[in-house]
Amino acid sequence: MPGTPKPLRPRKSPRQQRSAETRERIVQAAARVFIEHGYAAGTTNRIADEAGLSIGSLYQYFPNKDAILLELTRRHIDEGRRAVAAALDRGLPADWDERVALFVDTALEAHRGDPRLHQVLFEESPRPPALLAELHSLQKALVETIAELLRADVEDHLPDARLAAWFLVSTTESLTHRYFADRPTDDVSVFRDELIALLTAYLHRQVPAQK
Amino acid sequence: MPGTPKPLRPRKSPRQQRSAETRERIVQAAARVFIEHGYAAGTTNRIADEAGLSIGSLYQYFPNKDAILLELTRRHIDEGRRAVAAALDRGLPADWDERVALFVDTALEAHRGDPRLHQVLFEESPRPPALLAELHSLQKALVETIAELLRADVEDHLPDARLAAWFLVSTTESLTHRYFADRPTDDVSVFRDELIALLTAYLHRQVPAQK
DNA sequence: AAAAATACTGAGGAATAACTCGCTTTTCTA
DNA sequence: TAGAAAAGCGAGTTATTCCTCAGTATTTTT
Repeated sequence: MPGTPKPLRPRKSPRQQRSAETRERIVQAAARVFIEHGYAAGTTNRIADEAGLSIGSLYQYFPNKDAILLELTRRHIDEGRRAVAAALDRGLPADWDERVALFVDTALEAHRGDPRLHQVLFEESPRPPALLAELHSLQKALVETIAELLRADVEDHLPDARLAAWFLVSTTESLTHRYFADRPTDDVSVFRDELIALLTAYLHRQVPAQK
Repeated sequence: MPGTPKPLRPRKSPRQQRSAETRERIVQAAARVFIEHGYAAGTTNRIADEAGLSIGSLYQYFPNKDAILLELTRRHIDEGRRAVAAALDRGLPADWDERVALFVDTALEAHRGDPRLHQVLFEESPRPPALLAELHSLQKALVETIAELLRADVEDHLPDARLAAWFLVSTTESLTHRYFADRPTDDVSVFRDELIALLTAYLHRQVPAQK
C-alpha cells in the first residue's frame, strides 16, 4: 500500500527517567539483534526479548519496526557528521596529502563501531525515502565541499573538480566499507596507508605540484 | 530452522518445449519483479503474476523463492566469468595501462545489464552459503591472478602484491557499482577514463617505469 | 482417437511476524 | 498515603507470505 506512509515518530515522549532508559535499552538491543540476525530475521519480538521487555512496551516507544531502524541509522549518520565537523574545527591542513590522510582517518573512525551493523543499516534494510534523501544530500554536500577546495587550489588544471571529489569520497567510503567485510589485511594501518597512497597518487596526477 | 537446508534444485526437468519457455518466463519475470520491488517485496505470487502464470506452475519449476534468486545470480556470475575468459582469450596486453583499461571495460561490461538487479542480487538478498563461497572464491582467484601478474613484472618493488591486487579489484568493482547508483556523470566514458586514471596513477606509484 | 504423460490452475493451509489493547505494576504528586 | 499518571505486560488479532494439492487442460504417444 504505497499510499499509506507509515508513522515514524515515537508515540510517547519519556516523562520519567526510567522510560528514557527503556528507550535506550530498546535501541541498544535492536543494534545487537540486527548485528546477529540481519534485518529481516531481526523481529520486533526478538528485539523486545533481547531488551528484557515485553513487546507491548517496545511499541510504546516506536510505532513500528522501521522507526527503530531509522533511529539507529540517524545515530550513525550523526556520528559521521560530528566526526567531519570536529576534523574541520581542528583546522584544515594546507597540504593535500595531509588532508587526504585526515579524510581517510575520519572515514575509518566512522566505521569503527560495528561494521556488520553498518552493513545491515545501509545495504540490507529498506530505507524510507526521507532517509535516503538525507543520506544523498549529505554525501552531495561533502562532495561539493571537497570540489570547492580542489577548485581553490588548482584553478584550471582540473577538468572536472566535482567528479574528482566524487571519486575521492566514493573511493574512500566504498573501500573502507569493503575492507571491513573482506579484511584483506589484519592490520588496519596497512590498509589505511595503502588507501592514502591510492588517493594521493590520483590527486597528484590531477593536482600537479602541490606545496 | 537452521538445521533444515532448503532444496535448491528444480523439481521438474522440462520435457516439452512449452515448459522450457515457461521456466524462462519465470526467470525473466523474477528479474523484472526484483528490479521493481526489491527482494522482500518481490513475492512469488507477484512473480507468477508477472509471468502470466499461476503460482502453482511456478512451484513446478522452482522448489522455493531462493532457488529463483539463485538461478538469477548464477546467470549473472556466469556472464562475468565469460567476460573475463573472453578478455583473456583475446590475449593480455603487455602494457599495464592497457591491462587496466581492459579490466575496467570488462567490469563495465558485466554491469551493463540492470544495475538495480545487481544490487538486489548482491546486497539486498539472503545468499545461501554455497553461493557466497562461490562468489568469494571467484573474487579471490581474480585477486590472485592479478597479484601474480604484478609480481612477475615488479620483482621486489612491491611490498604486498596481493594487497595491491585487492585494491585494483575492489576499487574497480565498488566504483563501477556505485557509478550506476549515483551517476555522477551522464557519460559512461568520462567515468571510465577517470577510473582508469585513478588505477594507473596508483599502479605507477607502485610499479615505476613500466615499459 | 483413446490413453498416458506432461503442464497448468488457484483456492486455501500453514507459518510467521507486525502490531493492539485491556489490564497490572510502578512511580509521582499533593 | 491515597489517588493519578506513567510505564510495563503479553496473549491474541491481523496481515502477509510461502507453498501444497486436488483437479483441469494440453500435448504426446500408441
